[in-house]
Amino acid sequence: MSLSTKYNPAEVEDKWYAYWMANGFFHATPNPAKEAYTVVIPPPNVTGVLHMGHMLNNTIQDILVRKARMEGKEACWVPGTDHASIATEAKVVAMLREKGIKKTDLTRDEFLKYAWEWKEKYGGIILEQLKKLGASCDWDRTAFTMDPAYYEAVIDVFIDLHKKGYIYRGTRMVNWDPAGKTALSDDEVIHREVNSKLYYINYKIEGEEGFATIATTRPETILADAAVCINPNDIRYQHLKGKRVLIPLLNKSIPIIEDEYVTMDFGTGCLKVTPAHDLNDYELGKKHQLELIDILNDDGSLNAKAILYVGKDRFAVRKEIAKDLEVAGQLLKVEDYKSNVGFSERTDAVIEPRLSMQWFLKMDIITQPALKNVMDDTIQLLPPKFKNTYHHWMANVRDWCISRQLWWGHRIPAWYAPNGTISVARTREEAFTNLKSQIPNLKLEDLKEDEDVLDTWFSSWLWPIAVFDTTIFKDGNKGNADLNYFYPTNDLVTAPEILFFWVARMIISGYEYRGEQPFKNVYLTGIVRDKQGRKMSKSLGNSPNPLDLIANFGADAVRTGMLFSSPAGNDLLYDEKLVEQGRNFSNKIWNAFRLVKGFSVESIQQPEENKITIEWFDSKLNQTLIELDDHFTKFRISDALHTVYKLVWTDFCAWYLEIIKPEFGKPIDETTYNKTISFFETLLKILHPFMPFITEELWHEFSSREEKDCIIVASWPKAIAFNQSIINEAEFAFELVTEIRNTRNAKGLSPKEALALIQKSETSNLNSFNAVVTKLANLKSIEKVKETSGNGISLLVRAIEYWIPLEGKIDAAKERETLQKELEYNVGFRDSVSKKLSNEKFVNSAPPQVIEMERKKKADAETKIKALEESLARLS
RNA sequence: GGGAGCUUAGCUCAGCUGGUUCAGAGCAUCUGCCUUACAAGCAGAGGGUCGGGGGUUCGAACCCCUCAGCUCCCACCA
Repeated sequence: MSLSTKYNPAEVEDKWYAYWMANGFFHATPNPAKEAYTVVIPPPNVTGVLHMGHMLNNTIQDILVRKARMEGKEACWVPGTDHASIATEAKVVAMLREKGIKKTDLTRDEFLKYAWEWKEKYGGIILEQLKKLGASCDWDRTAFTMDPAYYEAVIDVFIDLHKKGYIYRGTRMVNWDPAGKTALSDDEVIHREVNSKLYYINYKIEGEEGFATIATTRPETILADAAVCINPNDIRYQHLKGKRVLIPLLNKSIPIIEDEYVTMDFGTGCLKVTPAHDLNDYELGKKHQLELIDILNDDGSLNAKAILYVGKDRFAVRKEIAKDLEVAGQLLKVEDYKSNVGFSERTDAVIEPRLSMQWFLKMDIITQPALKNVMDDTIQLLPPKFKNTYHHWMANVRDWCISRQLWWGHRIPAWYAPNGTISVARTREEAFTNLKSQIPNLKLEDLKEDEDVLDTWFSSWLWPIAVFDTTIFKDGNKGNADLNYFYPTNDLVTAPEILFFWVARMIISGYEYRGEQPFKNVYLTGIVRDKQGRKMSKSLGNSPNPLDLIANFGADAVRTGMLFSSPAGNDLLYDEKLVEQGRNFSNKIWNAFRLVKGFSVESIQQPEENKITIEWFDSKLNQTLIELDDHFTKFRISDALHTVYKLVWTDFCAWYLEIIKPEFGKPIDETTYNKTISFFETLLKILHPFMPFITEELWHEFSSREEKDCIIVASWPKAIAFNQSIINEAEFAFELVTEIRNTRNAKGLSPKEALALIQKSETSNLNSFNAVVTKLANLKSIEKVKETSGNGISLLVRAIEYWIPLEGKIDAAKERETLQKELEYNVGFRDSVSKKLSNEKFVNSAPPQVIEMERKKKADAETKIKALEESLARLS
């Protein structure tokens, strides 16, 4: 045989991917005769590269899609990328910096030109990488959130929501990222506990001796203080009421105000109030009409309003001011303190609460259907524990800050007249038309366009709709054929990290614009970690390169490797061993193929053992198909793989093939051969969603096929009735075989030496498998005999006793010891069961089948005891 | 500070409504095999008081209470 003993994935994978593409198998079109099955890819960042998380995520999607396709559905998996506003802009800025170009030196248009060039060059690399994995996406539908039509859709949505009164502009305390120089939504801020210091600072009371001592973690902000606040009920500070204090260093006079907001037992009970740099202080400031003193520039440095330290960074000032306060004798003490600090998700800069004018989306009304339909399982989250999390977020959601001070993204369609009047419109001309009636002397060129872009998620929340139809957001459109056929989509597979960012918002927009759920099931994958449980990251260098893995082990191996250990919602601890196991599995399948391919077929009599084995495997296969289906319905993809793995390796290779395999050099009968091929093809089909490449390869190796006769479009096997009793009989026979093999091992008998087997019981359902046992255990005979004599080994399989005569080949003493131990165990077991059965309460309350079971256990134990005693007697 | 989840073999996890899927799987380990499909393999074997304690029940890995330890999500008291 010329075929290599090792399967070589590199030789076949590209070939079949190209073949599938050429035949248009991935492409889906509305087909009323077929049920639609739709998945939209979570669009990766356009400049991203494939990492292990994508591998897991997309493998699962591909499995679902391929299975649906084989089930005869019109399977449509839409790929695409997200423009990823802040992430991409940061990359472009970094790239420009390397070239010595500063973003601030460029105009918006110049910058965008660079950004698009960057996108053309690096954008979509990740999609090419997905092809290596075998992803069967409909590439004709590849979408990008800044495609011209998609862009327009986003603008349409903004205009529409503004018209509906959901979008408004307002001054709010927002999360400011001083590195990205942009506002962020609450969800883009990550809070981490950090070790900081609590500074106790003395404020001199104006016009008299004495101090008010405040505690703060941010001493630099005293320059922006507008008041010091005490709790009116605080007996310690009654003397401060109505007084004023002086800000240290500045010697600026500020009032002491009273508010019950101040916690008396925290810090000193005196709170400095800095309305411009703290959300709570802002609210307090509004209530007491305090001055807003904003001392920070957008990059986090101090501005002229600070008077001191102007131009220096906030963190430098923190150190400096502490020193200066100490010198001035106004720093009472410094304590170590753990506090929660917000960081930017993208730039990791410390977030600055900052007052600014931003655009917001009102969330209270628009979220209602999204909350309801997840709570009542119209949309199902998997695993269901995420329902709670979702509910909490949705019920407490605050208005969404949707403007970002960036250039890469969808520019906010708002136009400002010189007098400050705003018009939201698609174009300058439209805005001009809107405004000129109100403003008599307005000129077109007077209008100033909003400089900001929209939050990335404000475009990707339309994904399941916009990938099919970008015109639906205009008034009166009913949706095109694609949208009406493919929407709502079926399953969404994504990471829990973006449950709120993306999933929740897609649900919101889905109901707003289609009045319907965007998908039925949301499968939330775990995070891929290394085997020590650490998150994979570039800096740790603990993430393998997916493409290297595919090159080394094959895509099928990587896919199965990822799934061997990946229950829904749990993290996956990645270990290269898993991929090796996947590769070994490919190899096993390959070698099973080599065996079958090498059979020489003749029309000879079918051996008895083959006949029954075929019957058995037929039942086993159908039983497994039912189990497999159950796993798939419940999205237990990893369990489904394990089920197929076991069926192929253990049942088919280790048992079935070993039984039907003819002796070396002998031919196989035609009936068995045909049946075997048919079984093998069925196995390939159920393997195909997991291992698309090797299965397609072997599908074509077994027979020459028409061009379009590919396994990717072969029909998924339907389970039919199976015979449970033949499965039970086979299990019994296999157990017996294992016992005999075990005996051989234990006694050091050669596998080549044929043994005689004596069955000591009349009642056995084994008979139909006698030929199978004879072959697998290498027996010369199986006889039914009541009494035996001489030395030998006794075997007990489910209380049925067997005997292997081994005159002169066993160590009687050792054997006796083994039997004695076994006997003691069984006596103990019988006694405990007897005790249970004589317990009246048990007999009265347990269901009959349980009692029956216990009786059988007792009877079996007694049979075993009898057999063991007899064996012992024979030995002496 | 609030909420959710987890703890079962050396490792990763199943165990779906308390009783034949009840103590399981895969990997790893050990023993013996280069047996004509496969050493990336074959044939076997060992290994667990189901985190600790208490309770309910005829019966608990599973239900209740309690303690301990991990993880995640949400939350801007200086």
